[in-house]
Amino acid sequence: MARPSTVARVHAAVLELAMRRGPSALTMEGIAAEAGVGKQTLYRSWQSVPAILFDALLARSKADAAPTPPDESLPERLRQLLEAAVEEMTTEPNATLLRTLAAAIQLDELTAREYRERLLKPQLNEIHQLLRDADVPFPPRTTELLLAPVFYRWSMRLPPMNPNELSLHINEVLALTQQP
Amino acid sequence: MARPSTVARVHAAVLELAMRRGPSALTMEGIAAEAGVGKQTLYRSWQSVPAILFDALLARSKADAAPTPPDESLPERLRQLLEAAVEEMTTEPNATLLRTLAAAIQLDELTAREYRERLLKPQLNEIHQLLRDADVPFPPRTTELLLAPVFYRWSMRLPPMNPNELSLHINEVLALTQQP
DNA sequence: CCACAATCGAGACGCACCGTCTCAATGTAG
DNA sequence: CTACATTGAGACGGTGCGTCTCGATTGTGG
Repeated sequence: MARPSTVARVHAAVLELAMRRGPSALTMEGIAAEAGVGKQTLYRSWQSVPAILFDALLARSKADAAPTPPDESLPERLRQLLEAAVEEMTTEPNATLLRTLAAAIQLDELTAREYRERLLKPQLNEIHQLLRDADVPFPPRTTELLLAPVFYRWSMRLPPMNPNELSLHINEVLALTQQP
Repeated sequence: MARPSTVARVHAAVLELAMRRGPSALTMEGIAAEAGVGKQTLYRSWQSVPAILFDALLARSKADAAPTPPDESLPERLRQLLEAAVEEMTTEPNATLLRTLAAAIQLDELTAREYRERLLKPQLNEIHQLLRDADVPFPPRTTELLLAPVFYRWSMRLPPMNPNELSLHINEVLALTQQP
């Protein structure tokens, strides 16, 4: 619908604004000005700021190719995955985009649905895939139990888990697998 | 600082607007108009919308006296506590106030701090107290592990845990207590 | 190579809310 | 009763919203 160069400039503008001027700069007017694009062009391709942010984040995550994990133990692979997630949530410009989206999903159910489908579900699937690859039985809530405390801390702006805490957490949750 | 009747009218206005018109009606202008109060009076006592919402929520929670829990088992007491928390997070007008605050803490660290101190910490303390009363040893992360998935689901607007899921969840987390 | 239609950047428009301010009316205290 | 502080009301300039109208820039078919 929009020219490829327009999409690229809009994505770049969003990252630039997030990095340099924070969440309050992520407005339709601000993005249009930074990208050198008319507001109408923006509205033609996206119906809101969150819609732009989803696209910018996903384009960015596709650009960074996922480094193929070496064959470590399951807990270690999970630790690397969750640590990467923490890194992504706390490093600019991603952090500002994700905070802005997290705010938006509290105020709008449709944005929440899009968040779950496009950002949360792939994250959960990665964890789920690791568990299935490891050929150990696990209860259905394991994936949620692994991710929820990480997300909880980020959401409350508490200090994130460090590698040691992550290892401990993962081992605790995996221990539930062998419970009666 | 403000007249008691003014505070009461502001709190009532906030609840009324949350119930009838949703999060987007919770503006300084809207609250002032609904309460029949000048904007300057509002700014004299609170420096932002979130500040008003904290006060309104806490005034409300003090009004509803906590029903003294009967002496049930620990898991059952925890279940009642978490179920009450879910109820409070999903029932209007509290739900709209809490969503508005959850959005604000993503965009402002100071609001996040106030949220942790005035709403989150008391919640965690209640759980912690129940655990200490029960004279069973528990690792330091138990409280967080109990609450995080509940909060995670609410935050992502996923279906909340029902009483059965809550019981299962609590038993799983408590089982970690007896682990090596 | 050109003419035509679609798309574009730019920004004006009316609206809502922001935070600050003035002011007459209301309330309080001496 | 008077003198003073606080109040409700709303005007003010600023900013972003979403819609709209423009010429100017595209890229396409003849």
